[in-house]
Amino acid sequence: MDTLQFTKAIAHETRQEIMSHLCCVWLSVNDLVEKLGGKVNQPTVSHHLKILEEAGLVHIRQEGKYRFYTLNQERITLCCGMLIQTFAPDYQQAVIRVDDIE
Amino acid sequence: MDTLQFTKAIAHETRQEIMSHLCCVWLSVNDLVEKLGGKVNQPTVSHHLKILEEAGLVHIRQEGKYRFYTLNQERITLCCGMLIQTFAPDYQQAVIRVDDIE
DNA sequence: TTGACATATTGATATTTTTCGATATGATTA
DNA sequence: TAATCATATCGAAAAATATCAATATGTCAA
Repeated sequence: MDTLQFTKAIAHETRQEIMSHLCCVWLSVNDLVEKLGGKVNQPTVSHHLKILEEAGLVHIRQEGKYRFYTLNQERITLCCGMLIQTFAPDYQQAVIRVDDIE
Repeated sequence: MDTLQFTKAIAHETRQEIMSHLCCVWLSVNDLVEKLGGKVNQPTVSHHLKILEEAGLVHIRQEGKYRFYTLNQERITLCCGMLIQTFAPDYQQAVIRVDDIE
């Protein structure tokens, strides 16, 4: 788990779009292809999902012939914390689950 | 100031090395070339610095014929916060200056 | 089984990014 | 002013990444 893999994984317009669609939502690959509105085709979406998967940024649930993806928000938060620790050590962050305080 | 420019700016091994060297320290371009130990040459370092500059991630101070660079830690912290807000909204972060609490 | 559908993989091409040598710019000193 | 040094920019080549069409794999239902 390093900052380089994390940043490379998310440093792409289409992947960030995919991530937005997967935020708090489970979607299949074809759902995503549709949401992206013809911008890219199915193999390309699969390719991007794989990169996100390898970086640990998505949860995956297989259901029949479908694979559902959703964002791993905890991991994203951790990686961002790591970035701050590495490149902004004079700042300190506390990451708090909203659930824990409300 | 968007998440895409930020992530693209930092998603490169050499640039992350440069950022590490510039963390809490002011260095000239040639200082950096040396610190990188022959990995890349001066025009390449200048190129990477420009990308960091365009993303607002460095402070620059001209001193005679030298240009000194250092990391803009506050900006980095803000961008990471933006990432969390965008891609991990179920987590909430508080970013606190160490100076303010010690 | 077979057929149909969802997703992954492959291999080739296209695009983007990085890198370097050469050179330009800008500042300082002789 | 000329010479020197630090850094930036340019243009071409190299490397890395993204994209797509074709096809393989894997799952379900008939």
